[in-house]
Amino acid sequence: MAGENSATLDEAGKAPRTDRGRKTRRALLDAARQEFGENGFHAASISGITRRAGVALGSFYTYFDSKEALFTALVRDMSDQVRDHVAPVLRAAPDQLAAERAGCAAFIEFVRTHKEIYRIIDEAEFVDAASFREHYAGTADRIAQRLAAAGARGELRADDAEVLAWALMGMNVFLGLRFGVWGQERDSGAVADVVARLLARGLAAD
Amino acid sequence: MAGENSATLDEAGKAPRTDRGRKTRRALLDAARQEFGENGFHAASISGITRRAGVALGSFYTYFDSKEALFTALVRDMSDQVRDHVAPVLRAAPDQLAAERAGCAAFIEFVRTHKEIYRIIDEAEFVDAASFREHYAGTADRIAQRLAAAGARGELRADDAEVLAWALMGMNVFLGLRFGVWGQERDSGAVADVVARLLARGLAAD
DNA sequence: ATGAAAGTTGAACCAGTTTTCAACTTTGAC
DNA sequence: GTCAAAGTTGAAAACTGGTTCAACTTTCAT
Repeated sequence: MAGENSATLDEAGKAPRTDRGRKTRRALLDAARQEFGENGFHAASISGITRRAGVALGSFYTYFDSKEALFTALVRDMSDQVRDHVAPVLRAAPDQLAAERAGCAAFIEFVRTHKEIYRIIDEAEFVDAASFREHYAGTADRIAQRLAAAGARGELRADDAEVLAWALMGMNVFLGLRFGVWGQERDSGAVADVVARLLARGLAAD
Repeated sequence: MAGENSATLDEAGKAPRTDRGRKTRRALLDAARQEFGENGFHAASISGITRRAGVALGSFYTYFDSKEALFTALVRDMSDQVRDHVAPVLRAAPDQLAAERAGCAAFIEFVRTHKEIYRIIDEAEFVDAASFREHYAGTADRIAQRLAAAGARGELRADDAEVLAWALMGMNVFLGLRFGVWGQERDSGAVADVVARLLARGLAAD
């Protein structure tokens, strides 16, 4: 399940055939994550990436068809990573509200240790719209799924799961940006608690 | 209040001095809105913008120092427009929950008639980080302000206004993207109703 | 040990930009 | 009506960075 991109790689006919090749490809991906994260897609340069990776410029094209292709691979990689980081936390929660709370906190934590994620996934909106869509549509789907299931169990009010999924996802993304990337002055658990109260009771005075 | 960029313009020493000049500048801004909206910042070209505006390439530099400077002006312009479009709707609402519901619907409507807004404001994260920050921090501030005021009036539960503001803003932005830009299959009022129920009662089963 | 496949190298090529500039036209104050 | 300031023009300079390629080195199955 985790990190299944091999299919797409093979198609490109650029998959490494030896250990040495796999190492070089990995080095390029890691360098790209840094370079794109620091400079954004356009300001990042392939020569910067190869320099960082310690390989020659031309070697880049042994593994990727273009700068865009590399970026696409990276978006997929990051998308998988967030999913795999949050999923077990969701599963471990005793009920759905607790799951949403824990998911929010885990996401903020993830963002704090992977600040590049916004520069990579969000920039995909402009560089590679299909990957961007795939990431967010996929994430929303999973959220909607679990909301609907909890609704069917009678644990949550049955309401429009798709709309709610996009709402929850938007909340998390913006809270991650503000309290994960821009500032760390708050405890991620405390932020998630505010969200949990909103989800439990709404905003209205009692 | 609406559209006060003159200060920044004057600083650049590029403000038009005649009617003719003001018209040309306006034409460039409008053309840029289309061009950036369709192609994104990097794919858009200055020659494309001047062609669209019906002026010579060189004239561009009479009004803007660079492609970036034009983009910054545009972000400010769009940011002001959303604010000015949603503000009266918020004021007209009888109570805070109604205001949030109406604000959500109005935002989705705005997005539907100005799809370029995401390509412009969101791309600022990568092109002009300061403008991006200013837009979202400013918006969140206004939301936090009204939540805090409603809390003080006893109309809403008093909780962390800043965190809630970012949560609400994130919801609206993502709902606008999904149901304003990507698809219009739902009524904006119906989407806002789901949000309103969430804000009124939360997600828990009764 | 050998040779074919895999991988590496970086200079050079190239297409596309942004930006400059000096000659020219229009405007508007006096 | 005059003239200085404002505005316009588009060709060309200056730059930028992605991509190609042919020579070279390493790997590994036989």
